[in-house]
Amino acid sequence: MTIDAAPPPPANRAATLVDVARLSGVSKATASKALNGRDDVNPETRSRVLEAAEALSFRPNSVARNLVSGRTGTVGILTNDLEGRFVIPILAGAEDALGSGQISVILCDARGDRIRESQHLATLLDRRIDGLIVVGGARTEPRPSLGRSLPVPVVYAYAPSSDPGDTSLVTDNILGGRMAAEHLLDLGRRRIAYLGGNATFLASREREQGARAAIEAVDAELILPEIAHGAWSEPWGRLATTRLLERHPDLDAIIGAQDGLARAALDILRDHGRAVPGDVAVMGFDNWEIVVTNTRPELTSIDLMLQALGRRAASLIFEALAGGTMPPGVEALPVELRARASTLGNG
Amino acid sequence: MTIDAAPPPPANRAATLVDVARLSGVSKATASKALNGRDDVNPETRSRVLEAAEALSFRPNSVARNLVSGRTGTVGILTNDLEGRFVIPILAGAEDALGSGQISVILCDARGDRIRESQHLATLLDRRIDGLIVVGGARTEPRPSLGRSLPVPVVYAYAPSSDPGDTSLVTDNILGGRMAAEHLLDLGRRRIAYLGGNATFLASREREQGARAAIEAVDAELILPEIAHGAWSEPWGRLATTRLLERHPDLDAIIGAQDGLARAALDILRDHGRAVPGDVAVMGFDNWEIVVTNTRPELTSIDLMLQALGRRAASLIFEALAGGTMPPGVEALPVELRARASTLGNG
DNA sequence: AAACGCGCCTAAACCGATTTCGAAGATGCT
DNA sequence: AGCATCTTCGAAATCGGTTTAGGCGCGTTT
Repeated sequence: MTIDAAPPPPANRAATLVDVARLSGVSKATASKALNGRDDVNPETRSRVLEAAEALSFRPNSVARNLVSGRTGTVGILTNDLEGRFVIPILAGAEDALGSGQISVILCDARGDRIRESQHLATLLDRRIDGLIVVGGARTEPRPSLGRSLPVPVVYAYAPSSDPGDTSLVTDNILGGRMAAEHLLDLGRRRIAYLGGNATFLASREREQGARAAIEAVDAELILPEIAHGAWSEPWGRLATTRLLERHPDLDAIIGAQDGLARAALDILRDHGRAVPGDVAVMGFDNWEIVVTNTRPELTSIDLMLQALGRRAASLIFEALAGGTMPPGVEALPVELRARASTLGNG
Repeated sequence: MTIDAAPPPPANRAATLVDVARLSGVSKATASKALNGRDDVNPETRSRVLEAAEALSFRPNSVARNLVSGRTGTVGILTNDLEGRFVIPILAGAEDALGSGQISVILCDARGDRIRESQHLATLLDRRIDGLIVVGGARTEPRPSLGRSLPVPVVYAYAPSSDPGDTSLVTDNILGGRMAAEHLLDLGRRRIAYLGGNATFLASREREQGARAAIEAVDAELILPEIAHGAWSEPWGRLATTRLLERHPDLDAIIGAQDGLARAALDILRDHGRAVPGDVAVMGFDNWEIVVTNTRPELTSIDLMLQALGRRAASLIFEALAGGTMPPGVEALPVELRARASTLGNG
């Protein structure tokens, strides 16, 4: 308390911990402890420090904090999904599981380029992310593993890793196929067509497999279009539906492997004057808002619950960070059916 | 070179700069300079250091590097666009302008919640991001400014800031409206309807304004539906189109304020047996891949060039970081017309 | 009275890099 | 030889926090 040099105001740069310490007349260490709620600091001192911090509108530099803690409070998301159709809901789920704002997400889009992918991976690791979520693109087939020796917990989401030692999270497409078929069977449909799109897509084959199991279990009929290899596009869906109606005029339900295909089927049925769901019930997969609410009638669909998938991915990483271990293997998450007028009618 | 304690191998933790220095027999300082290509280090020494770094597979900890440099090499993106329809292309554009991998993007979704937005902003600033891009949601009306005193350069993208002192980037919707109308006028159309969706959306009003200017300039007719306030939804688009056809059976073109509305118009025209583009030419806005390539016929649309917008946003931040200054005000970026069969036909 | 415990605080080490500044040695020049 | 210059390297400071080890004052115990 002698005649001391007046503490210079922080000028334009942001206030730092020593500014707070100086203003409240304590040491850096005490200021730090006061701000972090440690218990070996006098309540009166603490409030002086808090006031000073408030006055200087002090915000701790998390870069510095991260350096000593060894944690950065960031999770990387590495994806190839340029359209963002899958990655966005997964991101949203991860974000709220990570406690909004506590942990941040660094999003990297490799755009299907292996080189760019490994570059992104390298910089993510250099940034010392605490965990990594690898989100598959359009396809759900297993993707090459990033390797087992990564220094952070990794979750593969949507498309699993090819290495069974990694932790992968996928949607249960077989279950989805079964649920779709059972829904239609429950409604009394017996001749159900599966509009598969592109059979080279694992997701499409699995959904078919699930549907087939349910249909054959009750001796109903599964109808497939002759045109096996199509695109995931509506033009193909329209063509295939037209052919289906020619060869199987008595079919009473259509499952589109994806909402767009179901929409294509709806369009063709309308052209042919077939009532939906009166003559033919129709449903799709993905429960893509922009499609299902805009069709005539609104489309029943299987929701992939991607947000839940993102949440699960985040909490797996969370547990690993808390000292737990990552369960190896592929975990298939349940999907849910959203029934709308295209199968239920206006009842 | 005396009998020295053997340098302990890095065990399981990641190799650090001192490990490299020790292995190559130099000081931390020299190792750092060698790795960073500074010129006051002997070539022979440098290669010894590089070998050591290679052997230990050393990667510099960028958290530590950031602490001293004061830069983190990260840019925040703050958005309310839950669907990701706008933010994803903007993100993609920003990413490649930022030099793939050199600068990373932290994506935060506030989901329309002001509280969550300011939380996210606070943690982004605590993380010492180098710049911030604020991406507007569905609406393009000016949004509240984050304030002028932010310690980092900020760009508002898609929806501008309400403060003219901020830097905003928007798509030129008036130009878009004019281009759409001129395209149709060039094709000989004279009675052009504008299917505006929801007139409370600035984007819709601006597109209408641009179209009106072009149409009135040549004394052609702009037709508007009676139902002024609709949703941005296809069901509304179908209803409005039906009414339009009743009152204006002679219209020869329809501009949908958005691709979905144009699609709705196509559906109704087909129901009524009107040929597209023979009787009526149709076009939309957004050039949304998933819509425009799936309609019958494929849809002409105005591309908002959001990726270019993202690139521009990133390079503005880049320049500001390099010592430049942010140009205040709103910059409207040009859009582009993608002509397809719904106006051109199969010619 | 010596020993001990406790509450509160600080100096200093630390995280892992970069950067400054000066020293040592080699070389060039007069 | 004497001096300046250049090259090459390292000790130490720095970034902004957290954590540890210990010190001091004071009350309590035996």
